[in-house]
Amino acid sequence: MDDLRPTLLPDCPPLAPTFFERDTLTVARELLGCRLLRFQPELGRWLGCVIVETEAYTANDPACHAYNRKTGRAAMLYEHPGTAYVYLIYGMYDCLNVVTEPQGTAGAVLFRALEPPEGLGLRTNGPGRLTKALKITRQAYNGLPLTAVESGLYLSAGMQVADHQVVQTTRIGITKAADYPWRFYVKDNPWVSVKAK
DNA sequence: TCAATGATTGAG
DNA sequence: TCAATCATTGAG
Repeated sequence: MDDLRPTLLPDCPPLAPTFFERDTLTVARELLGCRLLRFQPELGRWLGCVIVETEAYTANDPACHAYNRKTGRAAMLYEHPGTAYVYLIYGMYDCLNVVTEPQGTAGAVLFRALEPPEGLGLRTNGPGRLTKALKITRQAYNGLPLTAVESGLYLSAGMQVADHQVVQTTRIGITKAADYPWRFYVKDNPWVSVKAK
């Protein structure tokens, strides 16, 4: 009776790879208000969260894993736009990114906070928390397309966020290029991890 | 404030 | 080889 296969929600088609095949800062800004959809196998249904905080990382950015170099884990940043890049930070937390720019050019947007549906008790304010809450692991999701429903995790367009509701400020937790204003979040949204000072 | 915890990186 | 670093979090 129960069909556990991921099924497409009619009003939530995935964003196309071309959405991500653009300037990383533009993608980071436009992802605010978009939805991250996660299939929950144990419940047989989809869970949708609104993206409220992002950060941009590019090839010529000292804070980027692929800065001036293409080796190891950072190779994923050169993959097809729309690909998931999940890495382990501080030995205990996975962080979710989506690859941007054309294939061959490094770039990614880090998801720092999501607004979850009410009443589920999900903690999605913080890059380590949101992956834990949605059970997104490096082993399962690194390299999967976030543009395909079959991944069980994909991105979809949502509400447009007006410019006056967007705060652009400096990124969190880095020491290199800490002055770059490459972090975007939705103004006054309670799920944002850290407010600008 | 500060320790936990492990992959990645760069120096030797 | 091996020590320092790190896009964080939760406990005290």
